[in-house]
Amino acid sequence: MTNIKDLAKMAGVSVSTVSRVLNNYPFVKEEKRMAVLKAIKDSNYQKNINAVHLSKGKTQMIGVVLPFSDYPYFALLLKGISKQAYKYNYKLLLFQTDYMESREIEALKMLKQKQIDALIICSRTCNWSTIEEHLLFGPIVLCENVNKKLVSTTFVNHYKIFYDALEYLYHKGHQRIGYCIGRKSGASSVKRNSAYRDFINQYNLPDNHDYIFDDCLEIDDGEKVVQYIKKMDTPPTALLVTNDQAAAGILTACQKAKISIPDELAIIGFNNEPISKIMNITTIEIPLEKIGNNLFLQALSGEISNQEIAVNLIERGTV
Amino acid sequence: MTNIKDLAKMAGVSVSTVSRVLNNYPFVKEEKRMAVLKAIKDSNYQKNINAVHLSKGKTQMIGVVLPFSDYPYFALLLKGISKQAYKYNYKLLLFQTDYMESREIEALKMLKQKQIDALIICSRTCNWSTIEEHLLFGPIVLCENVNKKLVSTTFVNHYKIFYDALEYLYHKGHQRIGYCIGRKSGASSVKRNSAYRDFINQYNLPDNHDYIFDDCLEIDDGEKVVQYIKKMDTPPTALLVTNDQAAAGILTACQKAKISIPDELAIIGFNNEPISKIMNITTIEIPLEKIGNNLFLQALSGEISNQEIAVNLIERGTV
DNA sequence: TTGTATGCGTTATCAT
DNA sequence: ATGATAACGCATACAA
Repeated sequence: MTNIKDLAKMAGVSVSTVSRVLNNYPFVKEEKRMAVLKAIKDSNYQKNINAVHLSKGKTQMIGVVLPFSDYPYFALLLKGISKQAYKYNYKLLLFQTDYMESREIEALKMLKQKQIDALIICSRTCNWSTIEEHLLFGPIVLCENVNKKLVSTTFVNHYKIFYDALEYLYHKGHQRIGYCIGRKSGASSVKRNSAYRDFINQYNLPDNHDYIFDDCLEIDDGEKVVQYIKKMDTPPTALLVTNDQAAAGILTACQKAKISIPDELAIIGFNNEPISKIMNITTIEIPLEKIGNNLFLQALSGEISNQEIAVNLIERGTV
Repeated sequence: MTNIKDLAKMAGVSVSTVSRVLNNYPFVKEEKRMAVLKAIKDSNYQKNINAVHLSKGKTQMIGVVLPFSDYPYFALLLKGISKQAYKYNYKLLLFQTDYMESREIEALKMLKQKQIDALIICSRTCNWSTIEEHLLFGPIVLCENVNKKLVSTTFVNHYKIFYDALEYLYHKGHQRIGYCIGRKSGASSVKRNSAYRDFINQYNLPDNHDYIFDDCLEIDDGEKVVQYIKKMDTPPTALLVTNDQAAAGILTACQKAKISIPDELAIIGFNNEPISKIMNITTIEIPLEKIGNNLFLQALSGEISNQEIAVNLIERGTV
């Protein structure tokens, strides 16, 4: 492998001049520039990017932490991030964590070790203090509303969205409303739960813990929810399902179980994933690709900002 | 930022000893090891990984080229790759290409520049010769059957699978069989087309170009296929649809259009994506996660091998 | 078991 | 406009 030293020798100039040519500096005599260019061509030279990284202390790489890449929610987020990354000539280093804290910490360590210039965490598992410790080493961007002012965030207001959706169902005549979430311990789940409790109290509705289902992450998870509901004496008449995959699974399971949608059970999904369109599921559109764009730009700029993104109810056939 | 030189000073040893401690070498006196460990702790030292990369000439990073990360086919492939990457302590650098050759070439360039130790191309757009030129710089692994012996590959036999599926439908009584593919120019599409033509000839069936639909990549694409079929005088009675997303879209559109499945139209999907299960779509299971595993291991080993992966017909309700 | 010296390939500073 | 030289931070061959 030839390096700039070799090029310098071949072209009869110094390494600095080679570097200048390589990086399109002005103030290089055309004659010498040509000589360098010729040497580059003759030697089939390729820059060793690791040397650049070391010298500059930057890598033009940004880390992306997400639990699963094969869930539409995260895939869409990633798509948005990718598009901006390409635009700004950054590369993405992927950390698929399966919600394991240790892997998230590994990503943070990469920031510390300067392998990445910034880190985007699409779904956090570790403590805030762990994040805080790593803030010194580069920008960290989160996809949730933390009320600390030390990190950039792009988020939706899970509390308000949930509360509004519950009221929407209430005004459609529903009194027994349940919901399905992914992880019980997730940051958004906590906010949704508090919205649910406030709603229940506000409208004086019965507080039935059986109406809350967790571990609803993918399409297959719908079946068990419907099985459970079928056995209930007073099942919910409406369900908020925090992703359209699970909503689709529930819808399909209901069709099999001859539960009429929306008459016997109303469903509101989340995200407006492609499946919700063809299955005609009423859903709350979260502009994930746009959020992804935002996350990247925040990671890139380094300046701290906190942006709330609006969502949009798409009324289709399941309410 | 403190470096090993600083540590050496703090611990009263040489940089090599520090390096030895850092990398768990034997033959370091416990006393000095402790001193170094203390210095590491006191200084909150972190290794600069870029220096390691430069010094070693390797990065423990492997590139992954795929057109879209939000299609289940590629997401599942990526999942398999990710799992192995984690296991072997490698990081993945993601290149989302949107099928643009220039981006694929950029990934190849990263190999040349030593930013990645190997490259996995999940779906190729560039010419073989372009691949060949970059083979000097590190292992390149493909997810298709090229009959060159210079790269590792993990693949399924698209020709045989397609031919077998066509015969399967034929023996179920179908004579007018069509198919839907993604990109007309993709490597697999070419093989599928030749299987189709051979099948048509073998069984003396009419060769109707209208039975071939391309640009069927996602769930939304089903609608236009059904619209088109509805207008045909002699529509196909069976359809091979090369991904379950499109198959699901077609199935749904048929339900709306009151086309009875499988009586009026039989459908075989591909990949056994989650959606095919809940929609009860007969599909050809391609073990994508397993293929992903394989691709990574091939990239890691550097030894060239070519492995065919078997597929599996899952008979459900659409044939 | 430990230390010295050199290499890895660039970029950046400074002098000319 | 150009060149010499010092970072950048670590690994490693070699000497001791």
